[in-house]
Amino acid sequence: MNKVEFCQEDCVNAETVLKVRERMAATDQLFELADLFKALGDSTRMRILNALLHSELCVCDMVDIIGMSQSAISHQLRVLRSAKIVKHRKEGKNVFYSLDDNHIRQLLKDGLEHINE
Amino acid sequence: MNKVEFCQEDCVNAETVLKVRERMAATDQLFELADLFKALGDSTRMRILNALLHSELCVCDMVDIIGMSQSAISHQLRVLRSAKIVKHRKEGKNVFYSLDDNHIRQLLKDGLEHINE
DNA sequence: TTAGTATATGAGCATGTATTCATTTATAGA
DNA sequence: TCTATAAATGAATACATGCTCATATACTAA
Repeated sequence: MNKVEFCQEDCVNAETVLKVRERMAATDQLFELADLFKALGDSTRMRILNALLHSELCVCDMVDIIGMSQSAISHQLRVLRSAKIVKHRKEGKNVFYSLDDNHIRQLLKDGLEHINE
Repeated sequence: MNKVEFCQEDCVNAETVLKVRERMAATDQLFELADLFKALGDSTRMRILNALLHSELCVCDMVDIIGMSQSAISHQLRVLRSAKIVKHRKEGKNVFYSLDDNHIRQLLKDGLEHINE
């Protein structure tokens, strides 16, 4: 579990480890980053985002496009909202969703580039 | 669950829905993309990746840096490997890991930009 | 070959998550 | 005000995931 069991002196590269330790981002920021990717890491949410890439949509539109229950879509939209991946505006009975900012577009684009190579 | 229960004609914007449907990416590609983000969406793996951002590292180094069991690290490295996020090379008894390509760096960078605004 | 070390892996368990179902809230129109 | 509709939400459940523990594998050196 630690150095007593594993990673004797001859294994760990002390110098490299020290250097990396110094340069590591703040832990809470890494947790936040993981949470962002976690919110992107579900196929239903990914399909929702892919739809929103092309147009602002109300919940009903998404139910139609994705082909899942209104409840399921709403639950997933809540995840996307609390991760600040989408924003929403109300118009009468409808709620329209759209991507929060261009970083999201960029993330999806980079992701696609990665898997297509 | 579907149009019978929700989303009457006066709700769904048929034209928009049609347009979005046409432009949607292939479903299997969206599943792949979700899997990529899922692999990035864990704080242990994120800390591993953040460490690898600065240097190639062997498993022992990571155990030391992250402060988790060798088994836990190995299990997470397997996830990162099968998502093609990291690559590895063997050198004697050690296995050295590094980021697979620059898209990964870009993804982490974009993610950080998004949460820091 | 034997012992020791670095890494990987399978089983088990506890926790997290996605969906469904039932219900509630907010809004619009009659 | 009453009814209908769009969306949100809580509870329940089935499934996925991360960790630990024990063990296996791969390699090195004696």
